[in-house]
Amino acid sequence: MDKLTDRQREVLRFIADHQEKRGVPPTLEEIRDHFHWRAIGTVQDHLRGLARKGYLKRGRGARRLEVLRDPESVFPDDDGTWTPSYQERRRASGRVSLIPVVGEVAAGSPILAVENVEEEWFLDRKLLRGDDNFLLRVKGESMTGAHIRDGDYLLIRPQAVAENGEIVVALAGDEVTTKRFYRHRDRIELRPENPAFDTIVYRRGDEEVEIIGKVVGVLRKYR
Amino acid sequence: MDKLTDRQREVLRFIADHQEKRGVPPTLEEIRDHFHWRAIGTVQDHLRGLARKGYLKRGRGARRLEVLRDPESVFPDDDGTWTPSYQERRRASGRVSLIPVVGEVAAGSPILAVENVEEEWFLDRKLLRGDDNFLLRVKGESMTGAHIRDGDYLLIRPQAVAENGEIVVALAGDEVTTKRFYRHRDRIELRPENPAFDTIVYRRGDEEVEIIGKVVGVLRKYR
DNA sequence: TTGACTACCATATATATCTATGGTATATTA
DNA sequence: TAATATACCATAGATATATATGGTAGTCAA
Repeated sequence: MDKLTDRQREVLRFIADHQEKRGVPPTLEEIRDHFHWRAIGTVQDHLRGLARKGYLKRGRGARRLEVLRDPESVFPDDDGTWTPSYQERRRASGRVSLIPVVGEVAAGSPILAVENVEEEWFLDRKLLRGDDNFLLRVKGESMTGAHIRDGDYLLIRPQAVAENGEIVVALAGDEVTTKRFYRHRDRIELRPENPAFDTIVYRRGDEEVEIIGKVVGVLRKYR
Repeated sequence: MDKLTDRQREVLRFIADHQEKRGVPPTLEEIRDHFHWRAIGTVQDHLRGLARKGYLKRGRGARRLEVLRDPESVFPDDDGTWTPSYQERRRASGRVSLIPVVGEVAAGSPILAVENVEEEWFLDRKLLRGDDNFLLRVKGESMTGAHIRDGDYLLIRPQAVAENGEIVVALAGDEVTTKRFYRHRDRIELRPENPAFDTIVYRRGDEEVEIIGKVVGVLRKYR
């Protein structure tokens, strides 16, 4: 069982992540682009290396990569499978829900949210509030004061109203952002939790502000 | 939300199963062969139908099919409850694990960890790393600089070693704490991420420091 | 009876994707 | 010092895969 080089490990990591997130392995071109290489041959070299060392299985045709062993993620069984007992299966059903990650939300300057299901997470229902919860990936640093980091996943409960001080996801025009919500008589404020960013203020007559939902949870994954 | 024909349902079913079993969506040829058709155009017809009715998303390139809605997976019933289908249960099992919350961990002055299972959470296995992960509830404010708050749940991967800078859960004497880990030639440092707390330094001859595990995730629930 | 949809077949063509080959430069090991 | 492996670049060409187009036949509703 040969050791991997750093670069090979990175490539394997990318393939495993891509498989996990998008549901399909990447093409060679996608790997090349991810690492900002110019030559497809570079990808071939790495794949050959990974296959030779027994970490990757290749097939012919498009997207025919299979991660055999992932140095960073260990599976329960030797063969990479996991066989849940009947009991375990029964316990799981009814206690988890499949929650979609519908895109990114800006914690910083508002960006367009990409509203399509990128991946799905099973979440314990204890974490959920009400129906139709969904997840958004945080992009940006404006809510670090509330301990929400770039890359965190926010669990959102859809609702059109919010209390002052609650953290919400809001739509202004067609831009989505997450901020702390404050409503005054004459205006609505969306306050970041980072002195480097400005509060966004909306007054009557300005463009519409729509609250998409309230942040009811945070998920973070360290690499 | 248009109804599917029987044939369309079968095709969608095949695509979903293929994705689940092989990890990749099928090619049009594979779909054709599965149904013993001779013409690839037949597959195209069905894919068009499924896409038009909103059950399937297509991309350009090979194996770019994504099942959006699976008619066999059940959504909340009228009474608000949720009856998972056999399919959904199958998908869930194997994708979640039951993770125990084994007590509290100090992010502040070390306190005794109460090592008994208080509750259990189902977590998506994408969140886990390796075996025997467990959860600890954070007590204290010393890791707020790393955006870990009082009341958060830490997902721990048991391991006895750690890299410099990683956030770990460590046992010193019989007190458990979470800190950033640094090993130097002559000493081990457990650094908080809050200027109000002091770094804990262990030298040779001092009492033992044992790393219980590494923090691989964070879960937070707002009330 | 016309139109719209389904469910097939058949073939040509475009393009996405992978393979093959050969090059450079730099480490590491024998 | 030669041999080997890594880590990249560049390009030609093969092949896997998808799209476009145009058939036939059956069903169903207007």
